[in-house]
Amino acid sequence: MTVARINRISEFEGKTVQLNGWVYNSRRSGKIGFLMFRDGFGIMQCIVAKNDVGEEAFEVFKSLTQESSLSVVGEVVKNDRAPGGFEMVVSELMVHQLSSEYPITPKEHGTDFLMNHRHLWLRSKRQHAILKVRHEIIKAVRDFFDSNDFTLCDSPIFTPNAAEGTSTLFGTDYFGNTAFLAQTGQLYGEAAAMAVGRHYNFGPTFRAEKSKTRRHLTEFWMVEPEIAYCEIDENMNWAERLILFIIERVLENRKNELDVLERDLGKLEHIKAPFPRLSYTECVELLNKGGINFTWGDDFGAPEETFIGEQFNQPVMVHRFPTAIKAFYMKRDPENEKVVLGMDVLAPEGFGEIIGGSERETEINLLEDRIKDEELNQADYEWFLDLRRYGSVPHSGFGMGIERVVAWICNLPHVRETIPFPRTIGRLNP
RNA sequence: UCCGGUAUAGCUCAGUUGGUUAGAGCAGCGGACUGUUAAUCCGCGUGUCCGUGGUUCGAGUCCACGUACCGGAGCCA
Repeated sequence: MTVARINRISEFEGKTVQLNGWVYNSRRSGKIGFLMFRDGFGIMQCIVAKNDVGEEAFEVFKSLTQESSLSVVGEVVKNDRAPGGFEMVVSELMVHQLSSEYPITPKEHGTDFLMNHRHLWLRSKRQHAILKVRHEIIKAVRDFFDSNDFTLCDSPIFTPNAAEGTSTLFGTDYFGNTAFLAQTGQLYGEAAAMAVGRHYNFGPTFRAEKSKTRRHLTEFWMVEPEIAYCEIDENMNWAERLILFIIERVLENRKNELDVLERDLGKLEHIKAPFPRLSYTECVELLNKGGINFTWGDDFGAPEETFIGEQFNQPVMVHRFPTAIKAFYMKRDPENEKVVLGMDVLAPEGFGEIIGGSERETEINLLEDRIKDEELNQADYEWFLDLRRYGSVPHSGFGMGIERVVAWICNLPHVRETIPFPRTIGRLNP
């Protein structure tokens, strides 16, 4: 018997096939049953009529509970009354396991309850759609870099040093020493870029920030390209092209999932280059003109990011931030030493920062000074300083948080639904 | 960490100025129905009212502390 998958069910119209899966929901109207059947690839309505399957099999159907596992055999037919346009007229049912008292009903539940049952919640239509979009975004990211001659070089998760200050690091015992979980792969990325020219790194990162917001996780996935012989404007070009490529791919392949999520596609279709590029100083002027009191030198908070984003309805690239609020490795602007050549990308619709990056400092003396200023241990960074001793070149890169991009593309209010098993300050389970 | 809010049935919630026996919908179980779309209709049940202490003749209701969760801030991707 041919085993079909629901996402390709139209190829099997008129044929008798088997489906392997689970009960999503079932309804009955006398001697005809409607089985919403989930196979992991999609959901399809299966018709179980007593006259077709016989008394015994109909009793089996009646005993099915939500999320029981089973296989069904039947003919695939077109029918406009069925959600999705196709349904199966069942001739045979094979139960693998009857589940009992599945906790997640088709009715409403609270966030905490659902998060406690995250391992089961993933089966629901909405969460399934998010998983598919997340996958599409990750695949787009990799395809984008792979097709532009970038080389993936994985950076370590255990690290001896801090890239961006020590207060937000998770420490673990490493044979009597402390190892920190990587909060970025960037310093290793710079080493890789000097080896392969164009590099990207993609992996989990860890931040022990005690942040309790809709935009923070303690464990999140980040893609970090690093490019040799690349200055800040070209860096922004790469970020712009990457975002456009992701949106194009998702609109091409995941419209159904975005429909399930009730995403307004117009807002995504409307995104096009060039994205507005504003210096930090120009943003401060924009904020003050807009009636938001903001002092030059402070870092943008969520309200400021939202305001700037709302002025354009496009991703906005902000560049040249005050030196004091940015990491030690960012290059000072040769035209104004109060600012560094950093750049952030703010997503529209109030989703805030999705990318942070910069042109990197190339002068070893300036780096050593900044390491001292930040009270970092220079010995930990000697290998990194070697990159400036042996063939230092202008180079740039950025980091893009996958979960924030997924939240924006799917229009989700909170990043906790963008990753299969979120880790936040208050949650380590399941 | 700070500010605000919530905690009552398996789930989502209501519960009046403090008053005697704490409710509804859904889920579950049984029944009716051959085109349902979170189906509908009939019948059946469930409680450490988050914990501890206090005020009171009397506390689910008021007060204090604790805990958990939700929303926001700071910080960041």
